[in-house]
Amino acid sequence: MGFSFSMKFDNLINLELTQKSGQTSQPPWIEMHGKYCDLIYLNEVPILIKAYQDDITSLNINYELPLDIGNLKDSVDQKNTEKNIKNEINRIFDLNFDLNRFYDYLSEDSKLETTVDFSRGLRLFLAKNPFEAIVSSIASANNSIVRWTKSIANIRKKWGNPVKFSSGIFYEFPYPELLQFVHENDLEEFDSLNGSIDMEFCIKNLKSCGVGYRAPYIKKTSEILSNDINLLEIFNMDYEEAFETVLTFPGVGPKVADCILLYGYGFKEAFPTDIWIKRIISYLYFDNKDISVSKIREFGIEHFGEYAGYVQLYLFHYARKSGLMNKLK
DNA sequence: TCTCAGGTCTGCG
DNA sequence: CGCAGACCTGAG
Repeated sequence: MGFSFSMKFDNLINLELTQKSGQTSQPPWIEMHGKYCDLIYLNEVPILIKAYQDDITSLNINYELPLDIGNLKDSVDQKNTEKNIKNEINRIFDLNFDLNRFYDYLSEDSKLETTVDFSRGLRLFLAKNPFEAIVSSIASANNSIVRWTKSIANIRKKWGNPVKFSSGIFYEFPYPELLQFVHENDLEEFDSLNGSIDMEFCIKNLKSCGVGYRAPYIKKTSEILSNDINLLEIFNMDYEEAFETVLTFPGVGPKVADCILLYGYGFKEAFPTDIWIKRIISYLYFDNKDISVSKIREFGIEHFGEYAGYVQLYLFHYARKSGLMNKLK
């Protein structure tokens, strides 16, 4: 059973650009017939969303409820479903952020004003689920975009709860309480099965998802999030405290921490500084001098303030599309 | 065959 | 603190 509605607003969004800019919080949503499809949650009930647009000042949303919703039906407030979906879409695509005001800000800096031409309508793409952002970000370190994207899809398929919709089955991302107990590699899986199957069939382990040596990081971080720190606590912290908190997770260094905070939790003052941002900022602001990543991060946070996260997003995309990246290699 | 990828961890000065 | 080296793995 499908429903649909349209969201019209004063501001703008380029959905395709926002989906495909390679932001490190989650893979793009699944593309089906020109629509971007994924699960969002209303009162912990997964809802299938299909988003597309006809023009840059509106979003069209189709949504489906799970087929075997059964006793969950009571927790879906039919009357308010549409309103609640709008709120969640608003949050995920940061639709309350005034892009035009941001463009005014960019145009005041001659080094930044050209970024707009390559990125008009690009918005922050927040995780529907901060845990997925954490695991994604850990998996992204020293990895290629295609590979970590596949890893996340594999994790969903192997341990995520399958939910049936009339459009097909979609997998949730597993919770830390489950992921903390999965096997790290085929050997560990093999041992636990007491030789009941051959080693070559041991494919339900983290490493088989393609996360490589990050498998123990993901598992230990899941343990911490099951036992010591509640995922939601981080929403209530200030940026500094949140940064220090996620830094304690194995596999999380300063770059991954800022990605988690920006894309997973919406801390816009975060300035994820990877090798590219380091090169871009050095080139634009420091005459191409070799400055450490941590200094670049401090510069970004100080210099761009509340816009740091968006500036990082726009700079990265600009460098990719303008040819600056190739030049800086 | 060989390098490299949106860093982090470890060990050392 | 600041700085090398190692590191899964598959695409090009």
